[in-house]
Amino acid sequence: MIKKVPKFQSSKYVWFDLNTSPKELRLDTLRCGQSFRWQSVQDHWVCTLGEQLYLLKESAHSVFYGVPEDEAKNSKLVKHMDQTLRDYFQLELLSLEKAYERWSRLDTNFKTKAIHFQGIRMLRQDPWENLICFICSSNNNITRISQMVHKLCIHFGSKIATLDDTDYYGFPTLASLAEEGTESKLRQLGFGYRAKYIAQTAQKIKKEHPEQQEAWVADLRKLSYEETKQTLITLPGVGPKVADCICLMSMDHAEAIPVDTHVWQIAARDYGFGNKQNKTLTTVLYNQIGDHFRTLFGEHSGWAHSVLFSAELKGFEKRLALDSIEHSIVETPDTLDRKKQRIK
DNA sequence: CGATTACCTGTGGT
DNA sequence: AACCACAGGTAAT
Repeated sequence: MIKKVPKFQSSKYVWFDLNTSPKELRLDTLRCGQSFRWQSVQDHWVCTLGEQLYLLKESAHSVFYGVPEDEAKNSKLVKHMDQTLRDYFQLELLSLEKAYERWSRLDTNFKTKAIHFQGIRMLRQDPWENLICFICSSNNNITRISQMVHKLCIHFGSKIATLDDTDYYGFPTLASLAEEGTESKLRQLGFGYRAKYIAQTAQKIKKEHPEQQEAWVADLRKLSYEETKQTLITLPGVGPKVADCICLMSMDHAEAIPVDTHVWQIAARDYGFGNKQNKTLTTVLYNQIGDHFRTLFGEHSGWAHSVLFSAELKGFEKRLALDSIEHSIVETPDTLDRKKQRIK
């Protein structure tokens, strides 16, 4: 008996050009703590968006998306995928290259960091998915958050495609997470105290907005930044920081500045916000830090903040060190190699 | 309003 | 090998 699941071979893909450039978009964007769902498979990236599996890869000049060979002539599908990705990466919203230039003029610290982190855009994520994923993120590390989100999809989502013997699932619906038993199931899966938050948030929205459910979350896009943030905070497991993440990453509020432990560290170390040691991040301080970056960077300040944040991430600090060696002219090839070895 | 504490779990460092 | 700090915080007191 053969399973009737579409089986794709990575070699049998036709690659379409998203027609962008590294200064506008680099796929590092997929691993800098915005989405926890993209998987890095060999030289490309895989994730489901909506009901469709997306494969991405980048060259030195642009980004490409893969369409199964037997569907590549379905121009309606290709057009839909193209449109979905342009919206997801917000390619039409602003020129990142020009924004980087502006932020670099305004702030020398940004300029220093940005050289090593080109093409980091803000993704425009699905609001419901974004909400649940960032409830998972509280007091947690990116590795485990990614594993948890993956488990959410496997255990509560539906299978969308199989590629090279790996199954890919969509993000679970609100209804599926609002079901009885979700909390204990999530507890068993290692979600800890976030299990209750997820179950309660799903149940609360289902109960208060039975006709809309996920659409209710998406419709928050119609509200102002402050209204959206305050509404989100009423949900279990959503505080100021998580609410700001959602405002920035899926609610079109580019002025939202999530202040987490890293951003606080940056503010304290590079922007004169005193010493992080022996101090608590009060509501007032949280807002002061946000206001500082909003004033400093102006339009789309949340995007600039995200570049600084990326430079702070564990997985990226190595590259920053490597890059700074590469760019240094005084190094002889010999000492250059030795320094690289030391970093690895 | 500010400060403190409990809350789950896995990982990486000593 | 056991131990400990920490991770994109939130809620309760």
